[in-house]
Amino acid sequence: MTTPPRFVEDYLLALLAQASHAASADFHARLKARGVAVPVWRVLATLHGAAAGATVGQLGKTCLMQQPTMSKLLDRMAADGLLARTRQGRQTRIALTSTGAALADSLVAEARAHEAALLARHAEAAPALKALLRAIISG
Amino acid sequence: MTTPPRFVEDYLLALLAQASHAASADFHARLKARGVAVPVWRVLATLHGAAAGATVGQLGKTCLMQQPTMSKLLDRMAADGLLARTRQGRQTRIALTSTGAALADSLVAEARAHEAALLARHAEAAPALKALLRAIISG
DNA sequence: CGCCGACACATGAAAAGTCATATGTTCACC
DNA sequence: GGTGAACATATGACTTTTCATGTGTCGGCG
Repeated sequence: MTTPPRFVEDYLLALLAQASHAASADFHARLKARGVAVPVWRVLATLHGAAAGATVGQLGKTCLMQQPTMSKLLDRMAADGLLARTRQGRQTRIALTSTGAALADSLVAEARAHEAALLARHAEAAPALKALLRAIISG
Repeated sequence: MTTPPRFVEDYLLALLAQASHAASADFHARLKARGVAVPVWRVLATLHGAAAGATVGQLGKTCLMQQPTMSKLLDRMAADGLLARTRQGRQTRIALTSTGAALADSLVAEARAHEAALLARHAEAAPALKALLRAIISG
């Protein structure tokens, strides 16, 4: 008799979380090797190529962090010289410094290479997967 | 002219993380309404229907938490009467108390209902999606 | 104009997570 | 059987996140 499938092994939200975690694991290891924390990387990636910068709120949403967490992360990144704040009315615009932009460029290149390798291992299904993930994200 | 696609908007790892986050959002809200933190839920879900319990290490892996984090989470859950530890040689076996099992049952039922609704919205693609996620998880 | 509610962000105290390491256990090998 | 390496978990110092709330700004409306 086969063991009945345990709930957690077929639960969609668990599969999503585990897939996300597993897929990111080795890239995250490379980040750590370079001394870059995951939240820092997310901000850099989000700001990469965003000429006009972004607001704290926008960064929070796309990086999946709460607003106070983001504020404090930005404190540290500013202290490290990666970005600068500019108050604009009631919102704060965040822009990378040249140091931050250089780091972002370098990491984005590495991420792209890593992604390409991952996609190659699921070549047929990849476009459909991305589309499906987008659908889920859109609700 | 269309804006060039920003890196982060087409990056697979970001899509996975965002999809996972978005898909979980309203269930997590229900957990919060019941006063249950997400890591607590994950442990309950993992232990649900695991007659023999699990070890700290196993829980850490399936719940995507590091071992010291798990140890301390288990401290709190034990203090709340949700589970009990039993040292077995060099490992510690974790089993739900009846209180914990009742809570787990209730939450798992709610999670199944929530998942069913989500799957219904992506009926055709769901099996393929799960298969793909499993492939990613397996590396 | 002046006021009030909504908004965007910052901050302080408390909780949770992380990193390094300590403790206790098993296993292989001599 | 004793010793040392690998394992499984626990714990302590420190960092990050969270929750609640504070501060400053815009918007509409009397």
